[in-house]
Amino acid sequence: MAVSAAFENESLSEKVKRTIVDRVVDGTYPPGMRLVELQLAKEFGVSQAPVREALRELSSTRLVENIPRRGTFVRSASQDDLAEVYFVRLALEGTAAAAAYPALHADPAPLREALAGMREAAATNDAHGIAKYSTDFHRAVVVATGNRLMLEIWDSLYVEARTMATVVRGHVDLHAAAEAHVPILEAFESGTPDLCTKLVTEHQHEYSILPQE
Amino acid sequence: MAVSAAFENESLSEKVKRTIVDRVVDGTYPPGMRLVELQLAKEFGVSQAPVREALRELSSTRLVENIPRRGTFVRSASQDDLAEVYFVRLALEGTAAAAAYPALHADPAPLREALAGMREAAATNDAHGIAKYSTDFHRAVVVATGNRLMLEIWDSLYVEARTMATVVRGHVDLHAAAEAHVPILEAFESGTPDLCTKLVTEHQHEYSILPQE
DNA sequence: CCAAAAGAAATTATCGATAATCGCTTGTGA
DNA sequence: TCACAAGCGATTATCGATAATTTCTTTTGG
Repeated sequence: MAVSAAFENESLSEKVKRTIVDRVVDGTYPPGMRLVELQLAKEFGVSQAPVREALRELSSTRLVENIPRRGTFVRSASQDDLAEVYFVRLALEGTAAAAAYPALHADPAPLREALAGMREAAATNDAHGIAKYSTDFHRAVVVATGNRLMLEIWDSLYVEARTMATVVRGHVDLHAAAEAHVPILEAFESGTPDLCTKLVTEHQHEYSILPQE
Repeated sequence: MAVSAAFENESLSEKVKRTIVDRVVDGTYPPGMRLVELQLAKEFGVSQAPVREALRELSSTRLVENIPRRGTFVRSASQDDLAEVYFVRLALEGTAAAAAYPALHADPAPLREALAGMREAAATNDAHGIAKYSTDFHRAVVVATGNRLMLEIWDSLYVEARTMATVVRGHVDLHAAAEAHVPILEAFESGTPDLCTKLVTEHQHEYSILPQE
């Protein structure tokens, strides 16, 4: 068998999609690699159609790049690309923070839980865990705005995958990464909307230069 | 013949896509309408594949909604949806404005040209023209950041189509709409980055409540 | 007369095959 | 030797047909 089998009643193209995402994230399909539709189809034991559909969808989320009549390639997350992602995150999360203030001020549980997760992960030196919970933390801010469109766009940035790559490869101090979120949580608990925007923006900025070290 | 014939060497699915966009925007396919793949294929004189591909792509840009195994429907641009779009524009353009300042301060030509276009359109009572050039104006700010990712996301918001719908249907004063952009242009010419952000944000906010009248 | 079930019609998802196009290799003439 | 064109293999784009599912209609039993 080829594609992962979980989620029985999802469509073939969705299974294929998940499989491709996994392989791009774990490096099986390295950046720049050409993904040939019929080749993947054969590999997964399906026809061209679902593979093509999966690739097109991943193209719209920018995990791969599709060039008409030429092919599909795994996006190489170049330094420039990463910088662009961070800048968009800065725009989205910064604006989201102020809008999310009322909801998160009333109930900061999502942030607290994510922070707890990060601390536990840091304690066990679990880089993947840090990536996951850090993503949860930032995502929670966007979720709290109630803006589904913004959340969709934010999700399409593949923050978790990128964070994972950064944390796993990089020499990031896990404890420091976790604690860096504390001021943001405190701002939501006892600060102002503007302060939240400011801290989120600064936090983002810090990380945006981290990978260049 | 069915699909528009311009752009000779674009793919069938792209032609189909443009045709569907046009018909959604001009109301031929009203909100909520179900778009049946084989039906459209017959109408356009193509097979199911390019239609399906076009619909999937439009789904990723939220112009239509795809429900697995159930079909594709024209999104009803509800008040909530529009508000979400405006909020995201606010986030993107507001942040973009400050980053675009150096480039547009050095050369504000794109903004000036768009403004000139708007004025001419207003003079001839051309609502479509206003929509187009207003879009150009705001897009120029995002372009000037040099961030391709942000531009892609901005484009996916279908600002022009929405502006068109608002202006054409609504009772918008075209002259006022054009002149509303002057302070922004002036801020880029002789103001500060922060002022640009402020004005763009306010401008956005004004428009965000316009459609509710 | 109504609710659930069976059957029919419509539509999406997938397949296998073919047409159109691209990039590379090979051959040609200056 | 090199620019360029023809030919070739690989791959994407599109087609027409079929399988799988959903939705609509009709039937059945209470």
